[in-house]
Amino acid sequence: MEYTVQHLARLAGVSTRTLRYYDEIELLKPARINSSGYRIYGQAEVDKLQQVLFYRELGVSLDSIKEIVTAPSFNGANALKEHREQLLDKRKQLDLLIANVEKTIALTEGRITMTDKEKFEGFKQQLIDDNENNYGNEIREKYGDDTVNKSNQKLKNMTQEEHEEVTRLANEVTATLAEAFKNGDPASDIAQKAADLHKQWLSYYWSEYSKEAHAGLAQMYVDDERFKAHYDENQPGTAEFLRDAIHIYTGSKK
Amino acid sequence: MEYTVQHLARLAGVSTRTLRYYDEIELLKPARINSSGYRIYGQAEVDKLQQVLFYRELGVSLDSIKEIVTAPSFNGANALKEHREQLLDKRKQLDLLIANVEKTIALTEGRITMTDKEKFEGFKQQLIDDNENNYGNEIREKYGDDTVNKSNQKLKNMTQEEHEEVTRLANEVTATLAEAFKNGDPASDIAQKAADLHKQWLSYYWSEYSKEAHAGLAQMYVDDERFKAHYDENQPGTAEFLRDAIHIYTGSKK
DNA sequence: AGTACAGCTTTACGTAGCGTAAATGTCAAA
DNA sequence: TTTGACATTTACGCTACGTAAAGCTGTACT
Repeated sequence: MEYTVQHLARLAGVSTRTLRYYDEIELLKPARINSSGYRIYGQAEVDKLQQVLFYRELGVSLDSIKEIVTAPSFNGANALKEHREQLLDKRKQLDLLIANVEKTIALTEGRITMTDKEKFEGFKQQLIDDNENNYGNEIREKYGDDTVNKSNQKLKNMTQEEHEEVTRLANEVTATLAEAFKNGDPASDIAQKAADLHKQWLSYYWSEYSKEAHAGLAQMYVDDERFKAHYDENQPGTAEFLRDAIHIYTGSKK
Repeated sequence: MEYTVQHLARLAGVSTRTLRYYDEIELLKPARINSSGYRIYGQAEVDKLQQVLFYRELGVSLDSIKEIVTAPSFNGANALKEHREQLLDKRKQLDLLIANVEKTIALTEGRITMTDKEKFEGFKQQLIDDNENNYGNEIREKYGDDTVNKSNQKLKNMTQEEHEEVTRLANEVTATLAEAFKNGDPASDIAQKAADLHKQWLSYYWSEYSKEAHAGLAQMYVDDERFKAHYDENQPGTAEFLRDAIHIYTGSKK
């Protein structure tokens, strides 16, 4: 079956503009362009569009959808879990807003006269609170919010077995790393095995693994005192060692 | 006290860009511009900015804020109540989204293999449902969504006394209108009194009264069968009569 | 006086996801 | 052949600003 924009649009219940837009942003390209310049979609495109719309219905951004439906290595379930966290955050904020609005309505209805100054005072306090809630941002700004963000909020969503496996992996990383540190060569087999274990461990937290992000995280272990302290706990220098091993593992220039 | 952009921005905790933007959209203009073209704000502007930011914190759009803080006739409490309804709607949708996302996560985790087709089926159903939920839109499209929208959802938020008053007014409108209809002149004093009562009644539902909207609503009473049936219940022709009276009252060309 | 630097100005592009023209080419039916 | 339905690309509009860029003003220091 082949479809023109209009046909596909009607079939899927979207506008033709939407299909052209998806073409433009390379989310969904037509199978071919005919001699008149018309977009022609085939069965594969229909199926892909179904997927796209499915995720769109869940409120996922088109950018994320692109990753989900195009990158085969992408962990869709993890992406959805992240998305859920975002939605829950949104709802929390909404609830706060609603509470504030209702408070205000109650105030005006109760004829409690509140001067603008007073309003502003409360509002300023709120602003300050907001700022303080954002306090954790410095690190995020430094290493890209995703790096920190994604990992932090993931733990809660693991199943029992996943949690056990991830704990086991973490211990194995530590043990292997300590062993590798003894010979002092980050390029050694055992050090590389530690890097590989570290990658496996990471994969439980990240929805998409990339060498760049892995290498960046390794550098962060050295730069951030708290992480550094954790890895250096038994042997000072371990954080740097791990970084070097990971950088070799990921093929980063040293 | 006089402030430059920077000073006011720091005082209120916003960016200078924000202040320039508010100037641009005529939400908050500086008190004056000095000889060098600098924006100079005075005490009145500080106070107004406080109000603006207050409503902004509640998630009100700048457009609505403009109406609230500039139009003295504007009913701020009603506006807030509308806003609350919107927020509650948003939360409902969010909850639906979250439920769907969780369902999907559960499915993928439970290893229940769901073909894309099947996913799409459910999704299509959802689309249809959504469309059906939007069924009431024809009238809204015809008369501007606000006209219908705002009035429908307002009842729930009235206090006991407000409800009584609004019921009394509605009855008075009906009685006065019936009386006026007897002499058949929509320009007569009594017909104009009916129009005025109708306006008072309306004011309980609308956050901002305008002659145009009032006249439009009157026309709608004639065009929409349900409304027409309601007004014509005892005397056919009453809907048209009311429309004419209101059009004269609001000064619309006949 | 010269200069550095902070602070002000306007202009304008970018953001997400399309809606909505406008101007113009293509195809099948009457 | 004309009409009307459908296709194309280009481009502005929407929200609430962030973020340069390019240039003028005001104050302090040498």
